[in-house]
Amino acid sequence: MTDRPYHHGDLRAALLAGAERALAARGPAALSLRELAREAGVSHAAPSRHFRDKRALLDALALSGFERLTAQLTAAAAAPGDTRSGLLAMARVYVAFALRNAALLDLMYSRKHDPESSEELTAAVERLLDTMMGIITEGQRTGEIAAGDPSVIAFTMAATLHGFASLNSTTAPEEADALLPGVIDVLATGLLPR
Amino acid sequence: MTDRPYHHGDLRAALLAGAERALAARGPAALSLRELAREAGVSHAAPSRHFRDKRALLDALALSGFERLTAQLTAAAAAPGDTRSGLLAMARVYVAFALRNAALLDLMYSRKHDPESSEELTAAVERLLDTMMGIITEGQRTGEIAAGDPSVIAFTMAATLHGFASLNSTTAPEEADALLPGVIDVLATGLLPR
DNA sequence: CATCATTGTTGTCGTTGACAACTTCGCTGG
DNA sequence: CCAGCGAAGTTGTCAACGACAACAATGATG
Repeated sequence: MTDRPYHHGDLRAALLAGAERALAARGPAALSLRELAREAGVSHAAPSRHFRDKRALLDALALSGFERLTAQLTAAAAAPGDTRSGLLAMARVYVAFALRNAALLDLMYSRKHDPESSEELTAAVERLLDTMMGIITEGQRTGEIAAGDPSVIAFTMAATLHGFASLNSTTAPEEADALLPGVIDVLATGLLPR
Repeated sequence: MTDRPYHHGDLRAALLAGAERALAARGPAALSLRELAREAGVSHAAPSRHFRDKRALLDALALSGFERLTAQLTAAAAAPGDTRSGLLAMARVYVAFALRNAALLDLMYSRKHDPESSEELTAAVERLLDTMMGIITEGQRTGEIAAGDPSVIAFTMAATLHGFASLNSTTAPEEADALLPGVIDVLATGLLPR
């Protein structure tokens, strides 16, 4: 049974995966390095070879979250169709990710306001915003999006999506999905009468 | 020096105040009940008389944050002026609070996706949304806000504000302040060309 | 003024994160 | 081919923490 080799093989990945599972299941406070080590079948000090700190592990987890989310958003933006449907697709991706990984998304942004957070994280946020800006500038080119500083427009969209996801973190996914088109519509047409 | 009376007087409030200070200064992970007790000059088990749990303290802190924020928003909404300026005033209040109490705001919403979070917290969020809905229905009445389900519109606005604050949690306050009017403008006029 | 709930105290337990010192493994250069 | 070295994992330890239990002081109530 325990003919497990001395070396784990890929402990780092195993720890990250376990951490993500534990995070989703029992929240960030319940995350213990020792428990992750036990789950992975290694001794309590083994994780220190891969993550200097508990915080280093959390940062790595947050970073991987940003990478996956940005990749999914990029894919959604690249899908064929007009800008409006691209926007909705991105919104769905963002919100689906947020609902499926509520605790992780929370972690991703909460690491950010730590004054000594790694700059890799802020760079990851930049990349995410850039991805959103891509579809905005494209829409402006085809005349489907109003003129204006694309970075401000993209930022507004990102803010709305993120806020939507944040505010919906408890509600059921289908409920959020039903609400999303209405919110996107308000965002698209604006608060003011037309 | 230590002629401190046996009874503290208002330990509960002292603990909350200390927790908020520590939260802002050193982040949520560094928050220790024992340390708060030391700061308040009581023994390490005294806090348990007022908060069953560490979580109970955090919940109470989050709740107080919601109460203060909602009160400030209500005041901003009640100020004289047209709807547009009221909107901007609320936005400023929300963002100012978020930047000044980044960690607290984070706590306020992160308690929410805990499955067993107190329902008092979700009720507090409801009240906040209701406050925002007030100014929307008022604007619709005067024709300054487009027709549509006011709860969806208010939700969109809340999402945008919250997302803006979240995404801006690291940047300098003046920078966020400079960005805010542009974002509000995009929100007001919409993504689509007019 | 006796009583008793409230508030605070001391003592303890199991768990945790961090660190130090040691061991096993596998790769690489001679 | 193998010596040795660095990477990866191990055991042991420490101070701090949250939770709990048993006890003590306080002051309000009847």
